[in-house]
Amino acid sequence: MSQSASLVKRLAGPSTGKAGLAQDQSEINRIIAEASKGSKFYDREKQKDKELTAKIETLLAQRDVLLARTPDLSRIEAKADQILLKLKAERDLSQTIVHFDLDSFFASVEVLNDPSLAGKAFAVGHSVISTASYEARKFGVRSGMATFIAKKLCPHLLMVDHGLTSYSEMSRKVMEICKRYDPQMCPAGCDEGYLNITAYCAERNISADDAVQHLRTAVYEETQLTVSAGIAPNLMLAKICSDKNKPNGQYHLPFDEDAIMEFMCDLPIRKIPGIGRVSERLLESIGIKTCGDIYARRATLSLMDKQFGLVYLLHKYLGIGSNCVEPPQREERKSIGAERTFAPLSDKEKIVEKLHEVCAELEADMAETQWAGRTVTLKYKLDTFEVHTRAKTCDRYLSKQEDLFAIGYELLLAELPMTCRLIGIRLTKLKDLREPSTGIRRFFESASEPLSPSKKRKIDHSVSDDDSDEGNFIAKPRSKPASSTSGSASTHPCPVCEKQVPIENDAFNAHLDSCLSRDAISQAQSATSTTPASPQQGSGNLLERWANLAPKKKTKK
DNA sequence: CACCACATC
DNA sequence: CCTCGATGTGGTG
Repeated sequence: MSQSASLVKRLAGPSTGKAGLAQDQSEINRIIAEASKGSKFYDREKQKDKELTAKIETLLAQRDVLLARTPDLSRIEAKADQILLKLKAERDLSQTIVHFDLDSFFASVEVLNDPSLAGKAFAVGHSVISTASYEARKFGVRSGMATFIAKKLCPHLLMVDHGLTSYSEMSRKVMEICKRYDPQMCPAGCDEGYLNITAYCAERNISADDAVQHLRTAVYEETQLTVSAGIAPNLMLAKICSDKNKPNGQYHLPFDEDAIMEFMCDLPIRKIPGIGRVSERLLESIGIKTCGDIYARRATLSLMDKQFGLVYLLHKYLGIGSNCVEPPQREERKSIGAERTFAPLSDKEKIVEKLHEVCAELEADMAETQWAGRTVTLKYKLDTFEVHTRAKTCDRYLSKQEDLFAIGYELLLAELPMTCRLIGIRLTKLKDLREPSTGIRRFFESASEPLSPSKKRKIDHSVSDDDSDEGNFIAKPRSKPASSTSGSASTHPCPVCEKQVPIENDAFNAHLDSCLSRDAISQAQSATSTTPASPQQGSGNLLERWANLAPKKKTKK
């Protein structure tokens, strides 16, 4: 049974769709599958693939039933068309949005630190690759890939540890430069962000292309880093566009409905932020591979709105999305956690010790960020790579290591014996110790902010008033960034995690070190360990989810 | 509320 | 040490 094509693809990793390496992608996939075989990781992936395949069968069976009982498809399509008309009416081409993205950020910084790396196939990371140089990418090496697999693809691959270098410093510099083009700049991780350059261009009477070219030149001259950028009427499109001419290039999507429709038409749905591997397969199962297929299959999607989210997808098909760029607002953190991966352990004492470490880490983090929480969630990953979570909610807010450990231990005991490779503790239902009175604080916040003057539109995926029968809805978009301001007078946002950190040098530097030390495995981002911070993505942007959504709407009438 | 799946950098 | 870590959203029961 040959491992299904889907499994091979899954093993190839999440960031496979990149252009550039095309040709021997199948050979690369073969090597990856070959190297993975027999490992527990592989077994787990195989199982997940199987589960998904089963889910798809169910889905198709449902679809068939629905189609069979729906004699008049044209009527369903007409309804979808009506929604499309309504959505088109909300298209807003008035704002010029830019998404900028540093090219292989970590790797580029490493080259600056060690010029001898220039032109070589190397990757930043430990057991997992954070970022691969473009030379390494030619061999199929990608971020998120296990190092031993990468070595199979590229035997002479050089591994560079990240850490000593200051990614945050470079990130901060770049962000500062970008802010010149839009003070409301919204960072989305340490190597990318969004800008609304409408005003910038208008005031100087220059084209968006020139402004972005100017920005990219400034970044290069001041940091020696190259950036790619996308220019489009909304965040979603801008993000997709920044990838178009990726290393060191920019792409400007014409601000014209027809051009946008043409652009979307053949765009693989996987390119849409929010559509990952699983969603891609589910959609593919009903014949949707490109955004244009969304239209072709609108009847099916309409019938299976709950499973797919019709309106959400129609927005994508139309290339419509939020065009609102705002800096991260108040801290709206939902959870704080810490976790650690280690060689599989079966010994209770050893596992408990790990739990202890993680609790200590979390306590330090919470103290630093001034949070407390009521729900403790224990997370563990078995040596089979299966992940489980167990949670318990308390009456009072916790933040002390002893308390965290006590609850975590209780939750853990119920699971033993087991052999695990990761233990994590997370707190949710948070309370901000810094701002005791949320109500008051929000009051001041809103009072001091001029209610956004130029309000751009944040797309609401729900079809507003719907008319007819069951309205279909999609998940709601949300946008909220996080973190950031709020600090007391003597704090400053950390350039990496954006958390407020006491400004005194020692504390600030210590925080930076800890913040950078962990880092990133994946690409860059995140704040790390102990410090949490900005949810990047999830935040400021669009990320809407469609998975299953849909509340049923109602309201009507 | 507990748990899970998915997504992103 | 060995296929990450941190965080968010939303669905399900």
